Amino acid sequence: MKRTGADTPQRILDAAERLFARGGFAATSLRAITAEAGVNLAAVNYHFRSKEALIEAVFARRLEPVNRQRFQMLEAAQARTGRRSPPLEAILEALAAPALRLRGEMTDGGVSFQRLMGRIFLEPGEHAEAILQQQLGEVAARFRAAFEKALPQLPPADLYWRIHFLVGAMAHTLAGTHILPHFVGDRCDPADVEGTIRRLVAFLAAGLRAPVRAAGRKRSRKT
Amino acid sequence: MKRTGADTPQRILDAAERLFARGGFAATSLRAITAEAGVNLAAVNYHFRSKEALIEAVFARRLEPVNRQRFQMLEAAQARTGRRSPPLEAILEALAAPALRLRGEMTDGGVSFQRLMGRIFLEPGEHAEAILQQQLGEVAARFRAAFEKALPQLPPADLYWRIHFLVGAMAHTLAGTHILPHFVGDRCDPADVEGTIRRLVAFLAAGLRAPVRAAGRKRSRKT
DNA sequence: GTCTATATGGGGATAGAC
DNA sequence: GTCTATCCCCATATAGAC
Repeated sequence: MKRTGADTPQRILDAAERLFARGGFAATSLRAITAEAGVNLAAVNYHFRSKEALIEAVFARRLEPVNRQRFQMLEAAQARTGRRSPPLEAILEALAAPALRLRGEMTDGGVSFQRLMGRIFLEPGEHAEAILQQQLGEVAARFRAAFEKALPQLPPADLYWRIHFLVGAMAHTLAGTHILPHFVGDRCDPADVEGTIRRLVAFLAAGLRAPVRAAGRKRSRKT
Repeated sequence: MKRTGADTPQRILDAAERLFARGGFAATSLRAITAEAGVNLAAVNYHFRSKEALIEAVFARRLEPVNRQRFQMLEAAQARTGRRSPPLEAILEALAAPALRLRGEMTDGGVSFQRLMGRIFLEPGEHAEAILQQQLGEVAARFRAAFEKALPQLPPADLYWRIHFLVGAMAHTLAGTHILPHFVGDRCDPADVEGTIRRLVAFLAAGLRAPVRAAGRKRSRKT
């Protein structure tokens, strides 16, 4: 323990990721993080400026490669179909797979960060929204455009709502908070990353393609 | 201000709901809650036992009527179809509408509580999971059974995952955290409760009905 | 870069007067 | 039921020795 090597920032990031995922940002103290990391309390404020800056660093470390891969997959899919839009499934896989595959690529950091990433969508507060906007703004813009092209007949309001539902399903899957817990392991396996991706993509593609109620006919709200 | 009437517990619940929704549980202090409510700090520990008990009370107050209504709507739909299963759309509406309609029924408590309810699904920690299990355990069990009956051909693992995605989309919609913020109000209106319900139900019904890849054919993971 | 020690403030909870 | 005052603990952040 307590190797004084130069990997202290790494160790802090790993511990912070793990504990933030378990307990949330506000409830996780720097003391707990430094204890878990086996480093001194003051090291956090030396290597990072503050707790808030540490949170941002935790996200940036993982999200930047994930987003690069998302864009690569999206562009590859677009290149395959030329001027036509790629199939919905390819767009959805480009969006979901890089994040979900984190689970397999790291010992346990992947799982922790997935929970974090899922949670940031529902986390309140200012820095959460800043991180979202800063790290995911371009992702949102480019994938929204891709969906719009793939579903040209869909009214903008419906497209927006469906993207909203899609984000919710993805975030919840990343977060890994399973209701019906007696089910997990019994009839389904969250560690089956590729199966999860396949099922998520199929579900979302069908939802995005759902028929739209004729625009003129407004429901009367009573029955 | 500071009316010493017997409605102090009410005032505390209202303030707590509002502030918890805005800032989360851990980051919201009892001092802030009592200040917002215009009551004394000690009143919280007098009327409720502790902060944790206050959180549970906040959820119980709204969730109990919502869940009653969910069961009523589910049973009404089942009564209409006799031994056959109700259409997916009716089940989904029974699950989603009572919660989403909270927005219209209260001045602003509805919006606050919706955010809370959406967030509890991703909130970490012990009491969050306890509340989830205790308040939503029966809801999960009965609606899962309804979905199972409505989709008898769906393998259990796929059914589980689809319910999981469904919960994520619902929670995110309740939480009301809109990505692509330049869209809201521009092309879509979160205050249109019935429109939101209609779109959510259509999206989820299509996702639940998505075709399942033939069981025997396992994808080789390499393209 | 790392550590000890501490400054400074805020948290939940309670005792006891009214 | 309500309030003041306070106990006791823990938080983030920093100063300054090593």
